[in-house]
Amino acid sequence: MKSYEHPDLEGIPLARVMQALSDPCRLSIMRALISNQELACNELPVEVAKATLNHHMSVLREAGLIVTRVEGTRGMNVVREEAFTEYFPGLLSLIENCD
Amino acid sequence: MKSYEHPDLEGIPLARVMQALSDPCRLSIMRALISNQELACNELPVEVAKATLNHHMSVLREAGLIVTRVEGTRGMNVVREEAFTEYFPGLLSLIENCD
DNA sequence: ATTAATGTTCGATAAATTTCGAACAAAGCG
DNA sequence: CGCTTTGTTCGAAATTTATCGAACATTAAT
Repeated sequence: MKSYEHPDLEGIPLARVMQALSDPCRLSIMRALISNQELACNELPVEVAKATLNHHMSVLREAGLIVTRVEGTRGMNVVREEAFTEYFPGLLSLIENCD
Repeated sequence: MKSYEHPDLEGIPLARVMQALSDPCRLSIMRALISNQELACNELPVEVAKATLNHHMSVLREAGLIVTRVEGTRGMNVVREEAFTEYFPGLLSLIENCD
């Protein structure tokens, strides 16, 4: 499997983060990761084709919101903590609690 | 001048709010309104055509983020307070402080 | 009544986004 | 080694978004 790139959080504008979170599917993914600590793409609560899911995960990863590590044939995903604690405080509880 | 419609905040999903804030131009507008309490479209710090600005203001209004009232030939805009205090707490300081 | 200021509406165009199927790649297992 | 599982990459199609100029509407000012 390919290994994943994770961007420097410094360079990520708020608009980009907002953009990543502007899709209901991606919000669901974030909420699942917030509750479950670590999930394979496989185990995420979405009903889209593999290619589509892959796209959504890329968007979230490139916005600095998740971290993915390789484990065998699977990609395991977690919330990227520093993004929420250091760079975008308040955002995580917004995702958790709103709507 | 036409009078403006403001949606019920109940029905606005977080994804929609995020979408509205996913554009740098609209983020600038929000920041200007946060600092200056009330501004005509005219006075906003953006460099786009009138039609484009009008579009951006509609997006923000329909996402429940601003309130516009008519004054003469002008539309005066303010931040929609309840949106941030009651529905999306933490969002305002995110816009203010991040990036 | 003209003119100026301000904003709206209407296409039109260009760009970005979402979505998918199909073909591929790599790891693990029988 | 073949097969399964999991994810990636590559187009392609459909949808949404951003942007603008031009024509219009409304209010205010001269």
